Amino acid sequence: MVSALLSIGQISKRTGVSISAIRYYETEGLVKPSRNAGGQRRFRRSDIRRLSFVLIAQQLGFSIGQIRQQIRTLPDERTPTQRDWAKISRRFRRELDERIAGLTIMRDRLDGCIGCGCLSLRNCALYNAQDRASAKGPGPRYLMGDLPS
Amino acid sequence: MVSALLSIGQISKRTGVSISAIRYYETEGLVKPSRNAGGQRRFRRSDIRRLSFVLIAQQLGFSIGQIRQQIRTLPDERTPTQRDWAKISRRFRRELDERIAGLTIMRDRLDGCIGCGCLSLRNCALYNAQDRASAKGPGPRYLMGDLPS
DNA sequence: CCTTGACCTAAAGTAAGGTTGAGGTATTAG
DNA sequence: CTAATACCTCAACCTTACTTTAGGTCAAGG
Repeated sequence: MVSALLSIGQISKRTGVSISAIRYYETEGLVKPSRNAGGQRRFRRSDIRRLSFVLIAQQLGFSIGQIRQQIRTLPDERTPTQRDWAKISRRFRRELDERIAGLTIMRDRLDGCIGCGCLSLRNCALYNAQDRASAKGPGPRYLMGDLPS
Repeated sequence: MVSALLSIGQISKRTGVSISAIRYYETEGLVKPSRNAGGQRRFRRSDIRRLSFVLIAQQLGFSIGQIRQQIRTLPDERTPTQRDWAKISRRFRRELDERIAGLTIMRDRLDGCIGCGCLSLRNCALYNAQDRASAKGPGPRYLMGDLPS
């Protein structure tokens, strides 16, 4: 019988996410299925979208933690609307834009390096890439400080 | 005294790569320092460039294995020339180009999705993203087959 | 009623890319 | 010469994102 709620097996088949991964996502707070009398998970249809979102976000390179941040902005009780998802899509778009811009900068710098073959010398522009790529954390700050004699 | 060869501590300071990471990279075949009489590692100056290369490649998202593939093309005995590095830079440039192109496709698809808010519906273009993003492996192929009623 | 298949939990295992710690040796400054 | 660093190896541990295994329960068909 086809009920309004889905078992874990059914939602796994519909989303392509493995059963074990879905259980893991629950521990990570990415989905919050209810339980039936026997303790089995029951998913809403809107969870299909949630899980597809997780899949897409991962392909875009987001970590579980980052995805959780985004998903938290969804309403917990009512089924998310298109507007709810659209807001998230826009955030993603901005992220992608930044990522593309970053890679483009990298590529252009690399172009400058092809001629000189420097890649590791103190005057190579790629050295500064760290400023952009890993803004947080200490990282190798002293890369530039030491002149090879 | 400043010799032609560098200790692990010296090369760590010059490259910003931690000592433990350098040792790890040796086990992974990314650097091959010689040893002095007492068994301590001695690095050539050109290893500074090698390690910087590893750092840069990782920022570009390459795995240790992929980096090893690239580094293998360097001469083992003579110090790599600018031409040797330039060849690698060009391969990187191609990779970056592909990566940028892929993300741009993603972004354009996402644009199409913002309007409809679909993101997980069977007609969402992002579903096909998997074709490009994970060409290898089975993956969730049946994502599209099942119409939510 | 009984079997089969789907489901449950908790714990351990996996791979990548390292870091940390213990116990011991080398090198170098004074 | 001696103490303080720096270095050595090996093994264990860490994080992320899961999968696998073991041992047991639930649900549906015949």
